[in-house]
Amino acid sequence: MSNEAIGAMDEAPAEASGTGTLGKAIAVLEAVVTADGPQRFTDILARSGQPRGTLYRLLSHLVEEGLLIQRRDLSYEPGLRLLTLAYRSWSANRFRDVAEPHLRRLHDLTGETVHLGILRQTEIVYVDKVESRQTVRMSSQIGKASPAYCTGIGKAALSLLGHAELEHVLARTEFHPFTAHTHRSAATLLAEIEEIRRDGHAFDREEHEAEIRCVAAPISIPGDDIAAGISVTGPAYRVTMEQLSAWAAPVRAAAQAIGKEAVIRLGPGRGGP
Amino acid sequence: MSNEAIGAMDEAPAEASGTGTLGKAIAVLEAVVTADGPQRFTDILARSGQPRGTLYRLLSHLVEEGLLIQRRDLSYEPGLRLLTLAYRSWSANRFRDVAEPHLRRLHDLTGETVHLGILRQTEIVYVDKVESRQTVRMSSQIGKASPAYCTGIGKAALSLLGHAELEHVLARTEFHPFTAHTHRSAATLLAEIEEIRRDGHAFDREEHEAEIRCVAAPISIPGDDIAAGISVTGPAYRVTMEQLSAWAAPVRAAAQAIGKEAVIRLGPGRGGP
DNA sequence: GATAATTGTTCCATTATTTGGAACTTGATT
DNA sequence: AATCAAGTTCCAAATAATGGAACAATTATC
Repeated sequence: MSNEAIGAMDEAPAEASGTGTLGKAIAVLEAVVTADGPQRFTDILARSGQPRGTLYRLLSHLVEEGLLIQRRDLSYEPGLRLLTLAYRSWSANRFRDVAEPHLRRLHDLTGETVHLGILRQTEIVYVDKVESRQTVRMSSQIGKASPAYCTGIGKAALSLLGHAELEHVLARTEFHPFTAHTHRSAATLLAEIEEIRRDGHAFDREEHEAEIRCVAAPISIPGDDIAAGISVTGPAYRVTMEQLSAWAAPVRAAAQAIGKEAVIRLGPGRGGP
Repeated sequence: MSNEAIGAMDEAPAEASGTGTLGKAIAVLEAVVTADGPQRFTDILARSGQPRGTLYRLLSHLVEEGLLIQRRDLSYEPGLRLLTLAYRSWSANRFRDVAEPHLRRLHDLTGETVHLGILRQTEIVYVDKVESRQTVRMSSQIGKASPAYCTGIGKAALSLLGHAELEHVLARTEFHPFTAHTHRSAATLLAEIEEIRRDGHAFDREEHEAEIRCVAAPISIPGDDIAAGISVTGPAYRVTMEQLSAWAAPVRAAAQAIGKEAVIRLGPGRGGP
């Protein structure tokens, strides 16, 4: 009850530190993980703003837990434990499991890259991907987070939100102009979201990355309050807007199918009112 | 200094709790992540052995940090933050980066699956994989950990360790008989490790999984104290021991090349003594 | 080669957080 | 209604985290 109320606070003091010790530890972990190379103590000191003594203990604990590794030259790198935890949580993700055959089918139909993404706060996190003949890797983007307001899946997922939730997300969104076509403000985005609600699908017209277009559809799971979506993405030179429009119907169909199966397999979470 | 000394304690009281608050939080996280489905409060209570009040706060914090998600029916699932953290740490892994083209080349040569693994404690963690025509996924095993003593890469990596380190690892190893060919004790394993040191490569003769064989070579990075290896793996019906022996040379060569490049690119970690 | 500057590590009294038992809701079951 | 189980809240005591400052160990500078 007290946690939910945070959103109602008139002005949070710079995102609040959050969860005491754990929050700080994860913040430090993230600081190291998001950095380019190995980070020396002083680098992290600057990034994290923690006092020396505190940071030192925090890092020691993270190393002890295997979340970080300390090299011989004393610099810190991400540890392998993170990979192991992620592997388990990914391969056990029931939602991804349900969606996968549908993604594959869409890929067979279109020949282009197909994504599954889930909304987290103001971002879309890519959870699965099916791609053309390309060597198997953790795949370019699984786990990657992109802003919701300028991606196909993101806008599709936003269209599922209720008025209050949507407002809350938009209030926290920073409209960064990635390309010439990126939404500059909530106003135009809201108008497009209306369209998306009507059509049942969303386009990304080179809004996040130049020369990249996609068509996406929202996946709604009645009873569960997850907001997700799937998309078919391709380079502008190969994928015209006409082509994308033609794919909209199968994408919508796949999204609906996933939603339906998910309800059955995941079970509605102690249903509605 | 005090941490290093832990290994010297005559008998650790069941692995010790470790790093205070953080350790407990991660333990709870792991309990949820390694479970099959969503876990209810009571399930986790039993698994973790924490008192109710403590566990409740721990879970709240993990949810607040995005490491867990609480569903409508109050059960807990792994959150997306873990995936994002892992994505960043994987894609930024400089070692993997160096190794990748070599893995690919080995795959082209053999047509079989190629793995890159790193030793962590008594286990091998798979960090990259190149596989035959198969749809792109996080790939069956990236992040997976297998016992070192019964896998090709594992034994190869163990052969790099000094006497004391090796003893320490073996003391912590539990010899589980996965197949008819699995090592039953440290004695036979040590003998094989001698051979591996002499030959420069290791075989897995269906020791971990029946019908699966591989040939592996250790990657040593002078100056850095990482123990890793690569392997070529295939089903027994297709890959004979003769075939594996023929691949041993190129596997060794690739491993050496990776080691050399790694020294250059990663920089030796503040050299030797 | 001596001195200064930087970086990493340790210490410890103060402070804030965690702890964990028990009481309390809430919702289902008999 | 009464019983049972699951989840949540409370609070004094115990513990762990805090962070400033002193201390090493390196590396840079003169």
